[in-house]
Amino acid sequence: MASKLRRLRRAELPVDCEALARFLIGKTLVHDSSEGRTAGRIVETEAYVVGDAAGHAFRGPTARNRSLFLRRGHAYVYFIYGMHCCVNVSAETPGTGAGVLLRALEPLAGIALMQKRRRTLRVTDLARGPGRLTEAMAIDLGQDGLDLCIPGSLWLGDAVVAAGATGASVRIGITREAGRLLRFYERGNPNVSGAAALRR
DNA sequence: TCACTGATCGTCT
DNA sequence: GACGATCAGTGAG
Repeated sequence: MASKLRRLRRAELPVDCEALARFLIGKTLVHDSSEGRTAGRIVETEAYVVGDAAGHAFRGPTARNRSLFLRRGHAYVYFIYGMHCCVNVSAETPGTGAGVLLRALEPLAGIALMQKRRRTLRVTDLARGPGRLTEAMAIDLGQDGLDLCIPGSLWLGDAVVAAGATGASVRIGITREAGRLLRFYERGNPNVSGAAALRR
């Protein structure tokens, strides 16, 4: 399967944060690391749109968030709660800060490697949640700013299996702009994070 | 299954 | 000097 996987071209990515968040459901995230390839089907995203007080870009560019202001299709990786990393895909034109948080994957390739990194065998615990996802895929601050649309170790691939019905809900774990329906997920997929009611 | 808590530290107020 | 786009463990229902 993975050998046939086609890289997404930047031109295919919508130039709009919310549209990109929807578009990425069902697509593939691949990391070709020194330990081997891990890949997963994106089953849950959140949009942090332009002018969104909940977004890291809201107060303008800083050393930490500058990757959000790169042309769409770049990785923004940040460190949170003293122990986890999360990864976004930058979503707009150069100089405009917005991103799509990748919240959960359905593991496709390199499952044994993910199990080793996550220290658990249960497949639905490997990449179900943004911090688990980065640990399973070995994504850390070293990947911040990488272009996901050029030949490289971390990249986006086309859908292996087309996305099923997509649900929308409020975003998880935020306090500002908490009522906006900017979380998207494949309905019924057991790899989607959050309470059961948030994956129906 | 759900609710709550501690761990842990970079970033910005 | 708080406060997070979190997670694992624990205990109750």
